[in-house]
Amino acid sequence: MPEGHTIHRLAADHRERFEGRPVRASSPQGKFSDSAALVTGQPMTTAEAHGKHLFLGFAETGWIHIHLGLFGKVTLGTAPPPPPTDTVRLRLANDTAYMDLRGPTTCALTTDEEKQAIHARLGPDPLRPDTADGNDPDTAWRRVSRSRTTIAALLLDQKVVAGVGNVYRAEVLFRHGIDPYTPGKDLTYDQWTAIWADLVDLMHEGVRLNRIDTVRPEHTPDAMGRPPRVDDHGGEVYVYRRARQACHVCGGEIRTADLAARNLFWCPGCQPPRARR
DNA sequence: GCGTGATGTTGAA
DNA sequence: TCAACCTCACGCC
Repeated sequence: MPEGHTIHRLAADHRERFEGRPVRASSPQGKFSDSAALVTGQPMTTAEAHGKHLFLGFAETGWIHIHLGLFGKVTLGTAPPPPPTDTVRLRLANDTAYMDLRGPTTCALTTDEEKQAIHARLGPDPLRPDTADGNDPDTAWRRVSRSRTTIAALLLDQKVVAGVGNVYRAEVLFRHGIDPYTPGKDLTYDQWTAIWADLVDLMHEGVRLNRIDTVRPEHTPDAMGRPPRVDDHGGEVYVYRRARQACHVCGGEIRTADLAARNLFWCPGCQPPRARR
């Protein structure tokens, strides 16, 4: 589930349900019990996302810092909550809503200084509006344009861009016809700013729909005269997890490879080596 | 029931 | 480069 769009959506969902209202916190699984006791009774002051990090604000105890990792999941629902299962790390509840957090990489009380340090080591986030603070494509370009690392690896590096995950990486490179193995320094500035602008659009759409859709209208099943895709992870995509299937655009075979322990997907026909535009 | 893999990150070697 | 961490859904028996 979790790329940046999921986390920003969760921040908005938490503001809507919990902001300004006293919350009851508990940790049925136990690992967050002491902290939950401290948080109980306080109102949530705000909820904020940077990349894949979620911060829930509480005036007295500081922030609850949450990172879902690969497996983490949040369930939101209306009160009353069901009996908690023993994998729930954190449950928040008020009179109208509850949230259950399972399997996170991180769930910890965090000071303002610690939170600042996290912001400082994250790159610009296409979903954050504060361009005045260097949250812009040029900040990322400084790293990308100097790096011999492949653009596929750079896009997953949270110091370069915060919030992009394996799906957005594969899809945005496809949409721009860029070979994933292109070194960052071989990209043109125009290619990079186009990728960034596209990430801003795609990820905002991801927040809105709560899923990843990347296929342009002219390539949808309807427009291409092909049967609708039956998909197990939500959105309509060009290449992600479509290894050995036919490309929606050129009909060629989608390829997959290991890159830095993650699955990479691309279409060699649409993303030829050293593609430049 | 068991084995596998997954939209992620860290820290040791 | 690799293991470790955390959970759950799926395919196959």
